[in-house]
Amino acid sequence: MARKPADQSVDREDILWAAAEVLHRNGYEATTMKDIAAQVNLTAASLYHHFKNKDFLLLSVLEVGLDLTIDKLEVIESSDLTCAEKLGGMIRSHVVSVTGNVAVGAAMVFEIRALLNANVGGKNGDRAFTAEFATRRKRFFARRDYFESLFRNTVQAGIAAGEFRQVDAAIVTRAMLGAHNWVGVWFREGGRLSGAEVADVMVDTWLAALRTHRE
Amino acid sequence: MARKPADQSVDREDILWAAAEVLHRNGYEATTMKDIAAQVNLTAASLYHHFKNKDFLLLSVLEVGLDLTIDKLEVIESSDLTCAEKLGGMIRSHVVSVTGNVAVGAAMVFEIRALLNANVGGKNGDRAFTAEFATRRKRFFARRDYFESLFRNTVQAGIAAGEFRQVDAAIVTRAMLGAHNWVGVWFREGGRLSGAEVADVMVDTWLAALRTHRE
DNA sequence: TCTATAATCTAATCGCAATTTGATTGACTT
DNA sequence: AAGTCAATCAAATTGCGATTAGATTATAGA
Repeated sequence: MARKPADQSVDREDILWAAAEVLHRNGYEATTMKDIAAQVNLTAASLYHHFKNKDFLLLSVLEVGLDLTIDKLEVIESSDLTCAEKLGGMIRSHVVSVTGNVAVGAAMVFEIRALLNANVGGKNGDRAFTAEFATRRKRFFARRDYFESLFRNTVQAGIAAGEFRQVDAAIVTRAMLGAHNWVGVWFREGGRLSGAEVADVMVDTWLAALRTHRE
Repeated sequence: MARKPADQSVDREDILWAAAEVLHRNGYEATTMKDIAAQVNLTAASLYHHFKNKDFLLLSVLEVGLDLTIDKLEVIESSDLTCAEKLGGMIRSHVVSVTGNVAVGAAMVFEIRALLNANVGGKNGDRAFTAEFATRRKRFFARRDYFESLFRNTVQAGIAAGEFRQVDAAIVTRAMLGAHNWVGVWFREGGRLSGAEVADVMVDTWLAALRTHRE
């Protein structure tokens, strides 16, 4: 391979996490390539060796965050637990993800608009770039819908199975995701509750909201 | 007073709503003064006649949105309804506000980070400006905490009154607000449900999550 | 009608941020 | 020891966006 000085063993992964963190602090537009570079002791120019441009960098951060979470949810979905147990596991998993890496969690939520606005129809010349970007972005949003469907389907299944009350699954699911996402905004490591504890509260709350019977 | 051509009867208020709308679409950093100006058929320069600068404009938008919502909540709080009824009313009121003016609602949520980052310690010379800004910003955040406390106190009171289960009021309140705020992200006028209908689902969901007994 | 001033505009400034270009610098291979 | 490629950097480019300066226009009131 090649270089990688002891003090600058920075790879694509490192940059992604660093970017997620800065993004969390400032938001996409307010974050400069220099900010991100500084986080890993590089210059802005160096980032272009790892990512085509700022938009691709953002997209990569979002992709990683989403994939990580989806992986965990799929394991739960394909288990043979009751719907209530599954949903509880999913909620816990999602909340823990968000609290465990607030940066990614928040980016997930707040930078999507930036992704939408991102250059594509823009003036930028290189057609190949924008074409690839458009494709990846589209795939990202599809994954995002899939992510949401994992929750919604479980709610729906629970209703069908009589475990949950008759509710508007689509709306309740979004309420749920909104609540979880918001955790990324206020949660602070070292606060009154740990991420797992917050997750427990969420699980309890949502199951109480949905369950047909109360024990 | 003065001028105000028929076709350009734009006042401070108009600019605020326009700004909220553009902000909702693009986010603070991605929104240019020109964008906002265009929305009301003015040039960017003209905006400076009404607002000191971009930061003050954002702050003003947020202030208006918050005050509007708080006003409605206070009426409910000082009524003599049961805690459950009060909370239901507050939830409905908040959600309807958000769906009724997605722009303000979303700005409320998403641009707060921009407000935090906003120049204050900056290089900008004018001490008077920054001092006033710092003060107003501080007051804004205090109002914001107050807003949250209106919900939290009601939950707390409900628990004390035995109407609600024993839950972590602080966390549940934030979960609730997160769910409501998120509505501003996905809600679209003309969708399957009206704002009032979404609000109803929310009320039902949260009361189910909190109530001690189920009817 | 004349005057003061609100509300606008056009035309600069000024600085910053993304991105490009053209070297370097090591490390790994041979 | 030479060659090659990955990983960096410094410096230049470019364009855009906030903000300012200096008119201009329209109204309300004297």
